[in-house]
Order: sequence, then C-alpha cells, then structure tokens
Amino acid sequence: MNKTGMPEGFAFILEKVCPFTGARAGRISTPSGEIKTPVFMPVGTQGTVKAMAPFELKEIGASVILSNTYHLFLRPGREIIEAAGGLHSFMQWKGPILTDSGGFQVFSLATLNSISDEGVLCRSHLDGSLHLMNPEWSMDMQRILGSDIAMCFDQCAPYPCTREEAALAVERTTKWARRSLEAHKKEEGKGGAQALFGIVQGSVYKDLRLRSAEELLPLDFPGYAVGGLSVGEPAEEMYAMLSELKTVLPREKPRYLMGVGRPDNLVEGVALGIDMFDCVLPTRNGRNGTLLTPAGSMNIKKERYAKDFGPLVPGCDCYACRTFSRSYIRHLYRAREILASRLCSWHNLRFLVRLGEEMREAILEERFPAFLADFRSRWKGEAE
RNA sequence: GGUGGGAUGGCCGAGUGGUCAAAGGCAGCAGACUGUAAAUCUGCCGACACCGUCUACGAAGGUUCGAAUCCUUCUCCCACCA
Repeated sequence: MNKTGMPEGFAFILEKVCPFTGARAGRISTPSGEIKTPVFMPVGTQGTVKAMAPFELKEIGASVILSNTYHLFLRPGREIIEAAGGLHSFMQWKGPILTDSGGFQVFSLATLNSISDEGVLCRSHLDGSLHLMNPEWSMDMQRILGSDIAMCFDQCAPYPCTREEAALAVERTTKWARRSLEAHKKEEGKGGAQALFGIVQGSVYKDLRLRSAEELLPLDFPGYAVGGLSVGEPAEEMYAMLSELKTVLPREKPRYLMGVGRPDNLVEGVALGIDMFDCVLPTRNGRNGTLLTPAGSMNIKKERYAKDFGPLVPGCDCYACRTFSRSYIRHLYRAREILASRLCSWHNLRFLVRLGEEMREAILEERFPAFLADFRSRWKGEAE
C-alpha cells in the first residue's frame, strides 16, 4: 500500500473536472486493466452477465464488470472458485472485476436473515442452509474470487426507514468497514492486489450521510461508494444525498454510486461527481423486453411495433440496432426466443456503456454542461 | 342402422338447480423492473349507456321462483357394435 491509500497495481488519475457541474473524467488502473470513467459496469451476479458472453461484452465496450460474493459463495462455492484459480479464469473475463460484498443480499433477502453486530445469519435462498456472513467471511471470499476491486461488507437500510434504523445501519456499516479493512489487510498477505472500497450509508438523511462519510474517510479507502440509494426513494432524494457528499468525498479517489441505474440517474449522477455505476436494469429489463432510448424506455412487446421494420433505436451503434428491426425483435420476444433476451440486453448494455463514453468525451472536451442540457431536453422517461 | 360419450367465452378446459359473466391454463392487451431468489412479476381480458343493464354455456322448446346444470326434439362430433 502506497502513501495515498492505494494498493499496488491500483491507481486513480483524475483527468478533468467540469468547473460548472463538478462532473469528472478519470482513469482507474487495476491489475486487470484500465477503466476510463465515468463508467457503467454491467452486472454479472453469478459469474456471468446474463445472456452475454465475455467476447460480446468486449464488443459492447464494457471495461469492467460486477460480480457477487454471496451468490458465488453459495454456488459454485469457495472451493471450486479457488480450484479454478479465481473468477477471472473461471468465467474467462480478462478485464477488471468488481465484486459486491454480499451486503446488498442482506437487504434484498431480508426475510431469510437475522442481523447482529457479529454478522448476518443468512438462510440460503437455494437450499435453506444457514451461513454466517460478516466482514471476515466477505473479505476471504472476495480474495478467493480475485476481483480487482472488493467492497466492504455493509448494511443497506431499506426505504422508507426511520432515522433510528438508518443511524443503526450507519453505525454498523462503520464497524463493519473497520473489520473489512482489518480482514482485508490480513488477506493481502496471502497474495494478490485488490482494492477495497468503503461504502457510505445513511438512507435519505443528510446528516447521517455526512456522518457515515466522516467515519469512513479516516480509514483511507482507495475508493468510496454510495450505497443504499435507488432502493425505492424518489430520484430527488438520491440527488440530494449526492450533492451533500459531493464536496465531502475525496477528490482524488473514485466514487461509485451502487445500483444505479437509469440513463437519467447516470447523467445526473455524473453531474454530481460520480465516476462509477452498476445496475441490473439493462440486462433485467432487456430480458423483459424493455429497451433504453435517449427519450426513455420503450417496450418492444407493444402491438404498435408489430409492423415497424425500422431499427430498434435509430442511431444506436449496437449490433442489435445495426442488424434487426423492431418487428423482428418483437416477434422473437413474443415467441419466447432466447435471442430476444440477448439482443435487448445487448442493446441496453451498449446504450449505458456508450452513455459513459459520451459523458467522458464531453467532460474531456469541456462541453459537459451542453451535453447535460441536451440530455435533459431529450429525456422524457418514456420513448415516443 | 344400433348403443354409448360429448358439444362451455379466441383456443384448451373446469363446472351438473341458486353464491355463474362462468375456475384454471394458453393466446391477446397494458404496466412494473435501479449493488439480480427475476427469460420475472402485476393488472385487464363478452358487449354496452361499464357501482348498472343486456347478451351468453350447439339449436329449439319445456319443467322450476330460479337452468350451463333437469326433461323433450333436432343438429353436429367421437367411440364401439352391425
């Protein structure tokens, strides 16, 4: 670990900051390659971005993908991942991987869990078996996975939640961040370079967000994530939290807004100083027949597209848009053909990855405010 | 020619005197999806003047306060026998 809190093989260079909005362009170096920011990271929960092969992700322009500690722990399990030589080699994705700690599953699988300071007693959603998940467990598993960026084991408060609940989650998240860091240092001795990011909690309470950040900053993580947002709160609440954190989070470290999201959330997030995003939306919605466009979502299942032989989204450079008509994709979807899921995921992923590229370009070329205004004027939430 | 079984909303298919505009499934239409228990889930799905009325369970007639359900005749389909 060098003097800036950055582990070997990991670095963040802030290339340019938009003086009007605070939008940032940068580069993250990892042992598996470079990530240009702002960046959208496709989610590959079970060691695969659903319906997409690694070479296709490369074609799409994805530079880093997400995977999940909890899911890969339950299946295939620690032993098999270790025997495979880590996740990169197991899933044949050579680029950077960020692993989520399992903290989010504590929240999303709440009915199966009981939480204490020690950790989370979690019933497997697969077979009902009982597991204790805590910072030490998470750091061990993330080391086995061999991700380039690991996340602290945190507690994500639901929305809505009371101040008291949110405060407890912050308190626990801080405790767990210390333990995560401690455990991670020990794991480092076992070889491999991995950056560990801290996660700011605090629900929609400004003071709690600030407290959470204040408590985590001394731990000097090489990157900071904002968690516990996009869990059902109005977008304005999310933006309010981000603007609160904008000046508090260290300028020279990457900032990651977890679980976001929609194109408008990405753009507003970048305008509020965020560098990294991940979301299941492009793949999940893609599998469910919803496509992203500059104006908003469009549902390819609609009857109105039955005889629409134009491209999915005019002007899009993705394989699906370059090749197939709306009518054809609608047909595939209705016929429940697996190619529909693939092509819609393909488009949505490309759309968000490109959005990151476009924002980066705009920031570097010092025209982000115009980009922002243009995006807002086009965005309606729904296409046509 | 005889005997038995059957005909239910776009399709398949429950229902055998009232609580039936009629289960369930499919198809259709619409909506949702934000660190993935999701190729998932939800709603609508006879007509209209839509908190009500009308038309409906092969057709026509009958029994009954009341029928998709019981009776009669007819039409068509299936099986077996001749």
